[in-house]
Amino acid sequence: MEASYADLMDELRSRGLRMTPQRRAIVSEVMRAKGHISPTAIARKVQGDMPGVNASTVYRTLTLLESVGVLQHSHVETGAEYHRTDEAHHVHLTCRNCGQDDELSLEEARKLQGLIRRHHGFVADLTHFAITGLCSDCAA
Amino acid sequence: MEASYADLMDELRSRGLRMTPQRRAIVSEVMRAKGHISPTAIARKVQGDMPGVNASTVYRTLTLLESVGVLQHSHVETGAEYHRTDEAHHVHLTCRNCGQDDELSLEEARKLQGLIRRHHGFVADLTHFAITGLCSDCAA
DNA sequence: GTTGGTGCAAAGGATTTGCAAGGTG
DNA sequence: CACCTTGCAAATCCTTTGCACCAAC
Repeated sequence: MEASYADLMDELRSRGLRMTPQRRAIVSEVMRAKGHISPTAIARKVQGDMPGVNASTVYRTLTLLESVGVLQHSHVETGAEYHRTDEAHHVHLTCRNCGQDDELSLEEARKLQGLIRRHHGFVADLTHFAITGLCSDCAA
Repeated sequence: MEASYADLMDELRSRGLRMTPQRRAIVSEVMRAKGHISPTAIARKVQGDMPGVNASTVYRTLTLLESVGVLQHSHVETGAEYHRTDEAHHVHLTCRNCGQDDELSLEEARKLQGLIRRHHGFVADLTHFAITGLCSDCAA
């Protein structure tokens, strides 16, 4: 379940794709993020370690890695954010007042998904979009 | 509950703001949309009826009307969309495969909200972000 | 050596801002 | 006639694309 560099390289190689230092740096940055991170943030960080890496390379790489299945993007108030696919079970709960970011557990997400499915046959992916609202502190 | 032009004008006037023809046209366009509509789409449509209206006016007006409480925006896959506040109870279910757009009823939304609240004290606004997934046809 | 990848520069598209002119109350 | 609003143009931001050069396997 845990995607390693070796697995990733195999995956890319089997598709005739290459593992370049830029890709290594980008993947490493997303992995290190332990959560979600925006394309521009990735670009900034990667360029910190490895000056000269172009933003277009970052975008192209993110798109590629998403199509390969290693990464996935989701939407929060400020825009798109990427995370490793392994961590896709996180449902973001963002407080619109204080900005605090909480998460739903996988079980809770499943429960919600079940409810939606029962009434509409719709299989929801609650991880793709964040959920806004007010956290317990701000709602009080 | 139903926001009329008269109400809107009162609201604006009470804040020392003005009801200009541009604002009238923009509000009218969003109202007519009977659902959600993007800023660029509004700009295009308004400019159809009333050539010369600048996109910046559209953006400024949408922001203003949202702060006044008449409109609200939400996020779908393609970006931000505005709708009248009265229609904020729609939870979007968008199929990522066929693009079909369904909705959750108010009761269902409340049920989900209740579940989230019980476990986190988090008061979710499920209308702000769409929910993606697979519709019954595409999930089969 | 092939073929895919990268950097660079330019193009796009959406949204914001400064400012002087214009319109509303 | 104040003061809010608008149009215009320019400036940002973020993201995409074309293309020649470079590098991975």
